[in-house]
Amino acid sequence: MKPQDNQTYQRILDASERLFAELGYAAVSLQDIAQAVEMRHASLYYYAPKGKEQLYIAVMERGFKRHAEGLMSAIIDAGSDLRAQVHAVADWFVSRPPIDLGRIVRSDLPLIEPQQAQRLIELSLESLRMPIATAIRGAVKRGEVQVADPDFAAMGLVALVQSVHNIPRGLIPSSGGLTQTAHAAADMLLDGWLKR
Amino acid sequence: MKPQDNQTYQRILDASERLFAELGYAAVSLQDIAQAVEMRHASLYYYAPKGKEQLYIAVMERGFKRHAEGLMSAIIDAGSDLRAQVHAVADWFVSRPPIDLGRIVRSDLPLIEPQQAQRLIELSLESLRMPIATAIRGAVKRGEVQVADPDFAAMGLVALVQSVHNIPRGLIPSSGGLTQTAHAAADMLLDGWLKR
DNA sequence: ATTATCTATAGATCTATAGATAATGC
DNA sequence: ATTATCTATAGATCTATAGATAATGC
Repeated sequence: MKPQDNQTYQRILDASERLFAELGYAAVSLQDIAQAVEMRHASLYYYAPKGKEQLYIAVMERGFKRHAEGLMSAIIDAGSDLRAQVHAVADWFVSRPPIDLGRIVRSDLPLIEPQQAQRLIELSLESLRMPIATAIRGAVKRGEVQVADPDFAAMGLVALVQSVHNIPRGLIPSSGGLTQTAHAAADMLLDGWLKR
Repeated sequence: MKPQDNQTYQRILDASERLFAELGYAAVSLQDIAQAVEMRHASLYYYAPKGKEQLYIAVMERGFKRHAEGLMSAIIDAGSDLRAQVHAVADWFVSRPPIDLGRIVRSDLPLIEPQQAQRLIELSLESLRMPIATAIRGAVKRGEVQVADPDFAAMGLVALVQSVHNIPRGLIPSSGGLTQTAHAAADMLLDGWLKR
């Protein structure tokens, strides 16, 4: 059995995921990860012989795949109304740590092997953009909305909804909190600023 | 005369700005900065005795202030139509390196002194949000748009417009390029997805 | 005398590897 | 015999400081 099937490996990935998400690739050391799982950092090489980069790639892959599944089932469960669907998308993104696409693309990925970076970019599009773009295309077909480029619109929604994670704690209305705020962001994109 | 008034100091700040913006605080070493300005890294301490953190703070301050000025004058020059104003905002943000608020807030700032971090957060709101929110409030007053929370909407616009920087090179339509794409993002927020 | 740079170096920390050791499975 | 950990350590790199040196200004 490969060490990567092990339960300890999942714990390592969990800790790495949390740290990488919070601090970015460069700021996380193997010592940090080892400390989080109460190991010596050298032992991490047993699970990831190629070191930090291998852990980062594994974490991102697992994370993106989770997002793909989570988004798809959230959208399906939301029914066939686009507003309900984008609210479900908003709920999904506030329920988990933000994925900071800007930092990933411009800070983290330049530090790893270019070929792997490219693969992760593609995976991110497939995982985040595709499920949402599909929902938008459905609504366009139903005549519910008018969206020139559903792929582009999908990434816009992701950016907008996740931007609520950047709001300083104190400025989030205590009533409803992050969820309501994220819904408001999604609604803003659906309805637009212009008077109707 | 303080060394910080010097012209060399500005070159150091320019290089630091570029590197910090691209890679984030943690990934940039004083050696990188020194190399960029063709100096020994030890000489940087002459200009910034407190080292990397001091440079980062100086860079961010200068950057935010530039954004405040740039945004305000771009908005004024755009006239009194909100669409023209948000296009001007979009132009401003594509014309310069993205500021990655997510990375700044969650990756960079946790690594510096909390008090300084807090100050930079406030400066960012004042510099980025305020000019745009003011424009939105103007349009609301004129009856042009219907926006519940202009502060919130302003940060949404910033996030949405800047998200075009995350689009992989290949996926940006060559006609018009980034500018047209950013305008499309801004229009999406103005008009909304719903049919009119 | 001041200003702006440099060399040299201490001390910390990081990645990565080698090889020892203990527990478990056959 | 395999699996999962550990200790020890090499080698790189990073921040920061001390003190030398050269150029410039009085």
